[in-house]
Amino acid sequence: MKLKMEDLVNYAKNYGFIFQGSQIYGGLSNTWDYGPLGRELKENIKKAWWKKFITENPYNYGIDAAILMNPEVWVASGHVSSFADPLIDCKKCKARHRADKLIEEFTKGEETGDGWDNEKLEDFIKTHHITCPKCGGEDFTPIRKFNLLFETHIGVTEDAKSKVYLRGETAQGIFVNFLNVARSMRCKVPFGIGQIGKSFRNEITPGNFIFRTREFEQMELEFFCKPDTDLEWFGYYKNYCMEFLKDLGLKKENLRYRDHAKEELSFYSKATTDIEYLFAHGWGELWGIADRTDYDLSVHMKHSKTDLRYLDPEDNNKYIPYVIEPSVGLDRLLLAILTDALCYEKLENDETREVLKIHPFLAPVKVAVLPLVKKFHSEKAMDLYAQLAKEFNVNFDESGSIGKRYRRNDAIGTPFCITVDDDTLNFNTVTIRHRDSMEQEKINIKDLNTFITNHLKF
RNA sequence: GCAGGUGUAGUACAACGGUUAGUAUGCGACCUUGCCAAGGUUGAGAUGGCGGUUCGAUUCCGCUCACUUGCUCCA
Repeated sequence: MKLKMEDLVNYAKNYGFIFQGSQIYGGLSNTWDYGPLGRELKENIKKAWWKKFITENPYNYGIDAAILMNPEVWVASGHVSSFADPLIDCKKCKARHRADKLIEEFTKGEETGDGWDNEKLEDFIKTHHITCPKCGGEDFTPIRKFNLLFETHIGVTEDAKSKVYLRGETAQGIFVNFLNVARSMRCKVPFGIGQIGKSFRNEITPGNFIFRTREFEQMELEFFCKPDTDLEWFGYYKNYCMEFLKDLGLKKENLRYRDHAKEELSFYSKATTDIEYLFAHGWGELWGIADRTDYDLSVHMKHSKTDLRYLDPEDNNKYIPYVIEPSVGLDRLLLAILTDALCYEKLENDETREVLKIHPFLAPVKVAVLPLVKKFHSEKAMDLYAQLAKEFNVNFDESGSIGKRYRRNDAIGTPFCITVDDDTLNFNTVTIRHRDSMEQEKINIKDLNTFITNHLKF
């Protein structure tokens, strides 16, 4: 059975993963809040990424840069001009087009409209009688620019001088700290700088639950290498990212690579490959791996008038390193993980079991402590809860039948359920029940922490 | 932003221009049971918001908010 997005939204809401933002005020378009389990899951995904890309990797360092940056950063990076797409609407059929794309199509690529101002774009469309590709109409609205960067103001008075942007990507916080990190950590190329953090974009069309939102969290690595080695590292990270996704437990049939065609490459990129995932709404980009060349460091070097070249100690050559950027949306990854793990399993007695078959490392709750009979075993179970809660996120549940409590924990992906029964009181053993196989085994309480720890490894 | 569709308990569905808006499931309490969503008693819980028509609106109309499907954009 194919999982529908609707089911996923309900599931996420019911079990406390994700709620609609500002709900009691009627909501706010495309904002989502993470509930208790959602926060845990998100945190665990971050931990996994950080481990794989920063701590475990001998080349890479982590930072945490500010969301507010000097506006010049965004001028230099090209976001202020390039993210302001010149959009026009056909008055007849209401279709929206990009003015520069219309010109490019009309002239079959001879004119791209690059760098033209609005007036020139409009003039060209008018004088060449370019028609709406959808309905053939010739009557367009004036060009309106959509700046994808959010603006805000520093200081209590709103004036143009204090205008700043919320960052549109975490990458720039890394580029502007390139020298700081390289010097303080005594980095030798190749090396990478990664960070996890919120970014903001005024997307024209957000949607598909948390797939595309205006406020989102990125996990980005900028990997600096020698100019002629970029393709090698590009390939390396393509594999590295895919491997990571499979380690997280995503099914390989739901993952694929997609190379960007030359026409769709971003202004900064020489090559880009997406890792796509088969979401409930169809294939969608999960991870973008881009060869950003020396674009970013070059423009920052020029705009900031700071020498960002690297002095290679081997041959005393100075050069601007090339950058490979694997960038993944955390919210998207979380959505992929939920989509992949949530299943409805047919049991022998013809009932269905709702199970979140998630990697134990990611599971929001690691273990549930369940007294078999409330009035006999609750006290002992509370002691056990206290013991385990020092190390793990533990769920204590004494309401309903034991089977029901197993199912509740299956639904949120708890890998282990521990039942306290008479044997616990007499022999200090508990029954440990596995989520996926539903099998049980007896284990002594003193071995419990080690047992669980061993099964949570990533 | 444009064009369509949809808004009833946590969830899934019902009903109606007119008494107290039903049902299932979920949730809480109690009783009973004791290893895979058992049973009983009982409790709480909804017409997205604002306005209009009307004696009376959850139902009809307008606006708005949200969700959703397409289009342009993107991690």
